[in-house]
Amino acid sequence: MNQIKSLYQELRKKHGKPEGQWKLWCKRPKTKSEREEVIIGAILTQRTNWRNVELSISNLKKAGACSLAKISKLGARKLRPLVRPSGFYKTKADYLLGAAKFFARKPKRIKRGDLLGLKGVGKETADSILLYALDKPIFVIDEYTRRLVKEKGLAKDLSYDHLQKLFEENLSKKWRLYQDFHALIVIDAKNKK
DNA sequence: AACCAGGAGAGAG
DNA sequence: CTCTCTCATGGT
Repeated sequence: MNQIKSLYQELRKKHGKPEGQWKLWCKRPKTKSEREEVIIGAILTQRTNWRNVELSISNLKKAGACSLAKISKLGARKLRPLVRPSGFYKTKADYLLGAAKFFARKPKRIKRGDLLGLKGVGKETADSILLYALDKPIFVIDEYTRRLVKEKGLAKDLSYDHLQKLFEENLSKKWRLYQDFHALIVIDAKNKK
């Protein structure tokens, strides 16, 4: 067994299954609206803690607009105050509208490159959407992953692409495993503090 | 009351 | 390609 798999076993042993804490993101199967909530959350959580994202999601739900179609109809002016708690509310409102427009065309095969073409969607957000909303076996790399790899001395190159390759090449290509593993990394990081 | 929280775009060098 | 600045709120 390689070091990456061992790391997963270690985190699994320490924290159990992640769906206790990541109720939505590690849930399966997900309904269509749950998948959309993951997409919305993935964009809103950029450079913001999850608590504030939940406040925004809550606002959207109260406004009956926690879906991509509803968001489109809302428009920027009405959307901004709802997503304000998660910060960067003007830009994030635009990001959500862009994403909503993209998914409204119901693309059959959603490619990573298409997501990366959206404003406000970089590698981490694109991969989070692919993995957690669309169940694609793509490993998400974030600051927590980077810190953990550095701490464990598992790699010298900490760039996104290299770390993603490191995880994907050392694990069986299963989205359930990727979802749980990444969630456990975040849970573990937060647990340390 | 400074500092951080599950980034990404735009511009500069 | 690698910095650096900007976007901005809410909790501690």
